[in-house]
Amino acid sequence: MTGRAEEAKERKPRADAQRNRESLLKAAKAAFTRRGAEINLDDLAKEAGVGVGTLYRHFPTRDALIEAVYRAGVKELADMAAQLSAARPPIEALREWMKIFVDYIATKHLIAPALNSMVGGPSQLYAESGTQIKTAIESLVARAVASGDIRPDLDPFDLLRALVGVANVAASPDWEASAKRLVDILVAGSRPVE
Amino acid sequence: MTGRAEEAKERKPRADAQRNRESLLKAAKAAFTRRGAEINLDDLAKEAGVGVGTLYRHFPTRDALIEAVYRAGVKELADMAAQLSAARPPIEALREWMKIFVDYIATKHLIAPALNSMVGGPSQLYAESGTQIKTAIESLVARAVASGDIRPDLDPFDLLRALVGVANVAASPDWEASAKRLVDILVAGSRPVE
DNA sequence: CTAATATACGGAGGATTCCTCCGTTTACAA
DNA sequence: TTGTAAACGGAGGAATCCTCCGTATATTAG
Repeated sequence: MTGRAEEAKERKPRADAQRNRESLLKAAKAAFTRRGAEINLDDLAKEAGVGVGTLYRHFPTRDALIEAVYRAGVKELADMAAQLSAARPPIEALREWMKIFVDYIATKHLIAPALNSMVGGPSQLYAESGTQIKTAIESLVARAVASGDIRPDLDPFDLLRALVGVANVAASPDWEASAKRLVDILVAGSRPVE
Repeated sequence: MTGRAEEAKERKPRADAQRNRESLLKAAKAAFTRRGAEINLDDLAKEAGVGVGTLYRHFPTRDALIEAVYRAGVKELADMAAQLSAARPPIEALREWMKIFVDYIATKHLIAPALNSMVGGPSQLYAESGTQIKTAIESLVARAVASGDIRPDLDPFDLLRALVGVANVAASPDWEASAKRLVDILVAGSRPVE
């Protein structure tokens, strides 16, 4: 018979759909970073080079779009950690990753309240992303400890908290540059005492 | 002549205007805390028991309203510090104030991105409020140091950063309770070594 | 390669929300 | 009490959101 595996006949997603989705995410991330969560969605569609209909098909609500950008950021961070670990000396991998994390915070901050106000979902969202990020920095720090570049008693989470805390306290235009300088200071301060 | 002091003939503000303004601020603070910065302003006016026209006269833009809520919060914090200093033992005044600060962050966080996206103004806004808050916690800590309850080498700003950082990292429903427990831990950890 | 068709596309326009404008009301000074 | 500056409310034009559907295109079977 020809009828085998009938219940699993999924097509693979169309290439143009995939392209448009990515184009929208990219434009949304840029727009959120620049102007916060209250961007004009009709304009966003235009910037991404698609129709509004396409935007709303991929992301039915503003919140869905925000969430997607957020998730993409977290995933990118996790992937980047693995990639840097493979390609760079431990201490440099950690340093680079922390700087990328600063970029991530820049978008996350602007959309955090929107995430918070989503009923039902946010805590799970945060829990999941928290785990991913925690795993990422833990493995980066572990490698740097193993190579002797970082003190063994350093809590990886302290680094995260320091970054996030500074991001909040200093809201000057110079914010990002200053946070990145702080990364260097933190890394230097985390070296073993001689 | 009767013409003296002519250039300073300001009426005092009408009582109803004052009342409506406060009613709007109160409703706005509640709404921001509950649902973030994207509240429906027509509804907000209704909740405050005034017409939309009144709302827009007092706060011409959404941002103006957000800023007013923010400023009111900062002022309240500064006043509260003085009040607690007068009424309570140093260490308890500090502890209480930090817990009130946590409440304050709960609103501030929801509107922070909106504050950030105001062009031109935000850094000045933050700078001013930063000074007020810094002064408040500095004097609270100074008193507690003088009374011997807190280590002299403690940087008051570390306490603020810790609070703000935790507020970001932990976004669970339990968030506020957890932040307040942290206050107790911070205070305990700031005591002098024996 | 061609045809068949599921899938995605764009954007017009109805629904919603924002905010201006002005005729009416009210608090204050004399 | 009366005059008047100040404030009030809310109708409705402007701006934004988002649904709906006729058209276009990628994919697959033959």
